Order: sequence, then structure tokens, then C-alpha cells
Amino acid sequence: MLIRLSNFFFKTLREDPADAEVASHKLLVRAGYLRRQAPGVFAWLPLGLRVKAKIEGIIHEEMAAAGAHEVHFPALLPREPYEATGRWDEYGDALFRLKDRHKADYLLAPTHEEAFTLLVKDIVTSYKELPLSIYQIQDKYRDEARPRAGLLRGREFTMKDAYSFGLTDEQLEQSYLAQRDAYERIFNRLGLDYVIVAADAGAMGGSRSEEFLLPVEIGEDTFVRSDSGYAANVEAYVTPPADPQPYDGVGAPVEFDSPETPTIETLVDLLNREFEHPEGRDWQASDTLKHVVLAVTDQAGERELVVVAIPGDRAVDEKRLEVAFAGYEVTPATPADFAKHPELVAGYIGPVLDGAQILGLEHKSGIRYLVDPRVAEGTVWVSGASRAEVHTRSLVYGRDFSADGVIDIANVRDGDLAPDGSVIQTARGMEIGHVFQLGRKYAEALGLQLLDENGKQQTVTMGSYGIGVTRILAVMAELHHDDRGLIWPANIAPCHVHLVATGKDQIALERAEELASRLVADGVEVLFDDRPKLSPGVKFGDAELLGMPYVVVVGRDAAEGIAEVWDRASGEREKLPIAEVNSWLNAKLGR
RNA sequence: CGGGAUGUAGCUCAGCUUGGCUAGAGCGUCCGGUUUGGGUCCGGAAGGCCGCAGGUUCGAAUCCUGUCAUCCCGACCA
Repeated sequence: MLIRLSNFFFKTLREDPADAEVASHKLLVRAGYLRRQAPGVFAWLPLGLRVKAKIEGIIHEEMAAAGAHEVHFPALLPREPYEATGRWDEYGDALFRLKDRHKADYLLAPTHEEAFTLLVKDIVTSYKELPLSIYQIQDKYRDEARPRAGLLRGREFTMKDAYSFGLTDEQLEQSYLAQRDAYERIFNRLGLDYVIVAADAGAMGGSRSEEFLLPVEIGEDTFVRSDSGYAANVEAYVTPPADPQPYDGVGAPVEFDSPETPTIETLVDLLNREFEHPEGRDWQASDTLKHVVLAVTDQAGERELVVVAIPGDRAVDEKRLEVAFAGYEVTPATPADFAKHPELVAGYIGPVLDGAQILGLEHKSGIRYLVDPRVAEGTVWVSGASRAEVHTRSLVYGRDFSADGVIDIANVRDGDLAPDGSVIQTARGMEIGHVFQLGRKYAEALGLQLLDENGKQQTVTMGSYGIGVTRILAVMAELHHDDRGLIWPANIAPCHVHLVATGKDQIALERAEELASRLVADGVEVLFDDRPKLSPGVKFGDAELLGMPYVVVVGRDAAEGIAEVWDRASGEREKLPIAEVNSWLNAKLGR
């Protein structure tokens, strides 16, 4: 394989494009891999396509090894199947919709669950054909509110999406693990230092879901992990319930005046000024209970107020809130809500008024009352007294008040505990893969059923498994570059070696030509800069920008049979007899 | 959707505050010469409804209003 730059479709730019912010975006455009078409939409030039094809090649190999069969669907799909599963509406503005000339609705697929399900329904007629895994590599479309960071969050992006079909939970688990293993092999081959985290499975009606995250600052997901190996997306992190505490020695609740304490901070100040903590330490925000009033609306439009209690040192995490109320719309309570419920005194909300519990379905207010998992039997709290400028201390959960249930929506912090008791750290990550047990939701909606070996009608259970191909390409560029340009790993570089012929001396070009032929004959992919009349500086600059892992310069010493070889990643440069370049390269490439 | 910034040559930008005559630079492109191990140098040339619409003015890239677009932060992102 030989590419001659003298006759190649590319153009390097000396300056960063004005609309690029992140390194991968700047470099891929500057080096002539990509051009912007529209926000979050890119044209692919030959160099970019070659890298993309190499990444896809690795995926194809591992999909085949996992027993998945390749198919290909159109990106343009009709509305009806998405109507049947509810996604035509649920997907909202992120779905690209369009009409044909007959005014029929179409969409540009954001993922292909419906299409795959219907194809399997069409083709598979017996349980004996299951389990089955099929996949495609296809462009996906999502009308992101704000595309950003070049390829990292585009509106068109290439994705490998696989779907598994089985009749039993065991078959689903088996297919899931096969894909999960394939993902590990793919990411290992790419040298990506991924973390597998538990993900939220609730919203799609599935049971088990894991994300492959790359721990990078630029990532948009927050996840937690501990030394014990526990790892979860914050959305899926579960706070271990606190242990019940003995409270025999705790005195009865005491109300105290607390003027001008609208915030937790001012309340803690007042506690420290006026009261001694029973344990002799300072009062802390975590001794207090913060009450948040939410309005929860279900799909039928039924609206209900809910009061949530979390420790005063925590805030509500909006993503965790959404997961906790999946399927409902949640908004802050309005002034009108407070007006309707005089027992909710803003800033002084508490479960108890005058010694009697008021919050809770079974209590006077009738408002559902949920508490953080840290609010365990016997824990002692300071809370509002349901009257302006009065708080209560020594409120014991399980003695003085109780809740309708537990809710886990407080934010997560470094030092919190994992379910296994280990200490977690939080980090940012970029999602590069996702494996998901969908269960029977799609099969049910689209009528994918088969007779089992007992002649009983069974609904098929499905999994879906995605890898962001173009996002991985961008991530690889983020991870592998220096201030001069890209530095691809050899297994995804457009070519193995960038061969530069410099000098006006004809002999250098001839020697370079001979070397190129020998390398090609040996199966090396060669990008050959044979452009005439270009100064060496220009060629060196392009060689470094384009990012082949190895550069061979045949120039000044060509007449003596000497070339210079560069290892871009290590920065090493050495002079070698031209005759030895091939074996040097083979050693570097591990061939 | 909220906040911020920016739209001038193929690219990256200056000019706008304080309106004025043929609208500038660098890079790139084309022509001639020069140079050949770090984006050579010299000379010449092509290339711009100054995002769009309206307004103010004798006169608008510059001031005002509207509008569209792009980028950044946030919200959003099965």
C-alpha cells in the first residue's frame, strides 16, 4: 500500500481552525482528516477514512470472534416502528424528523432497536435459531441541543450497534457477556485505559447495564470508583443505607428560636454559638436535615407534591433525581404550592410540628415524605420546626418521625462509601461503549414472539451494545498527539510509515523510491512524500502533523546510503543504512 | 432554552471606540527568479455585496434596530 503525497487529496493548515476548541478537533482538521459541513457534522477526507476503517476493522474482527453477524440498515427509517415503541414522542427534539413528498413521517435513526427487532421478527421463525447477535456499523443522527468538541459530540456520528436476541434470561446473559468480552478486547487492542461502570438501566426498562468510560477531564459523565473495584456512573451509584443507631441516651426533641437562619450555614453557626453538641464536637451541616419540596407529575398529568429530606451538607444531584423519578416530570414546588400548604414554611420545613409528625401520607399534611438513606433508625437530626424562625434538635428518626420511603438523590462525593464498604473517588469520564440488557420492552412493543420447545409463546429478550466509532477516533487523537501534530498508534494510523524524500539531489528521490518499493513489497503501508520542489521544513512539518508513528527521511546522506528514522512517540531519531530501514520498521511494528 | 463572544479575502486575523476618499496584513493560490535538513528569499498578480435586512447620515465595515449564523459556558444529551 503506497500513498504518494504528490498525488493525494489532502491539505494541511498552518493555523488552528477558528471554530475548534479541543486538540482532536483542531488537529484532525489541520492535518486534513476532516472538514466541517455543519455544526456537529463532518466530511471525511481520505486520511480520516483510513483511520476510521482501521478502527472498524478491529471491531469487525472482535464482533466475528463474538459470533455476531454483520448487517446494515438505512439511516432513514419510517415513523411507524418508533411510534409503536413510543420513541417517536419520547425522544423529543433530539430526533431528526423529516417528511417525504407524500407528507409521510420519517426519521434519521438515533439507534436502531426497532429496525433490528422487526428484521429478526421477519427472519427468525424458531427458538432453535436463538440466541442470535447481529450488528452494524452505521451513522447515527441526534439533533443535539449543542454539538461540541468536534467529533466528540456530533450530530452525525458513526456507531457500532449490536443487538442480541434470546428466549431466556440465560441466553441474554450469555450474549451480553460475549459482547462485553469483545468490548474489552477491542478497547485493549486500542490501548484504551477504560473503566467499566454500572450504569442506570431503569429508563429503558432494562435490567443490567454497564458503560465503558475513559477517565479523561474532557468527559461528560461523572462516575465513582473505589480500590475494591467498585465502579458506577453517579446516576447508578447506590448509597448504602446507614446502620440503625441506639438512641436510648438521646433526650427528647427541643425546639429553639433560630431567627435569621435561612441557610444551612447560618443554622450551623447558630448551633455552635448557642448549644453544645452532645458528643462534645462542633455542629456540622451533616447534623442537619434539609427539606426540598418537589412537584412530581406522572404521564397522565397527575401532579403530586413530595418532600425530600437529605443531610444539610448535601445538594440534590439532578441526574440522580431524574433516575429516581424515571418516567415522571419533576420540578421545584411553586409559590402557589407553598401557599396551599401552610405547614411548609420555606426555610423551616420539618417533619414535626408541636411534637406531632405532619409530613407523610398518613399524617396531617398528607404529603409524601421521603428520606435519604443516611436517615436511619436512631439517627439524630436538627430540622426546621415547621414554624418560621424555629428549629428542632434531637429529632430521632424512628422515634420522633418516620418516612414513607427512602430516596437516593443526594450528590456523591469523594470519601463516600460504596455498597461494599470501600471508599469511593469521583472522576470524569467519556463514554466510549455501552452494553445493555434491554429485556422484553422492544420485543413486546413490536410483537417479536416465538414458540419455545414446549410449544409455548414466548417474548424474545434483547440486549443492545454500542460503541462510538468516531468518538473513539477523536479520543485516540486526544490521547496521542504532541504540540507538532498527531501521533497515531501503528494499528490505527492511516499508514505505518511516512517516508520523506528531501533535497534537490536526484539521488535522494531515487533511493527513496527504491525504499518505498521494498517496503510496499514487504506489506508495509507507506505514505510517501515525493512532492517536488518543497523545502525540507515544509515536509518535516507535514510529517509531524499527519501523525504516522514512524518517519523515514531520505535526503542529505542518501548518496552514502544513509537515512534518518524517527519514532514519533518516543521522539528518538537515529541514522541508519537505508538497507536496514525495513528491518528497523518491522521490529518497531512487531511484525 | 438561559448566559457570553464572534461574523471583514480560501484560512487565521487587524480596522469599528472617535463614520470620510482606491478596505488591510500574514498564510495559502497563480506567474518569474532564487533556495533545498526545519514552514527559504525577492519581484509581480488574482482574490472581498465587511453575515443579511432595515434605519440614522451628505457619507456606514464602523453608529442604531431587527434578523440569521457560528463558537464557548450552563441546561439538555435512551
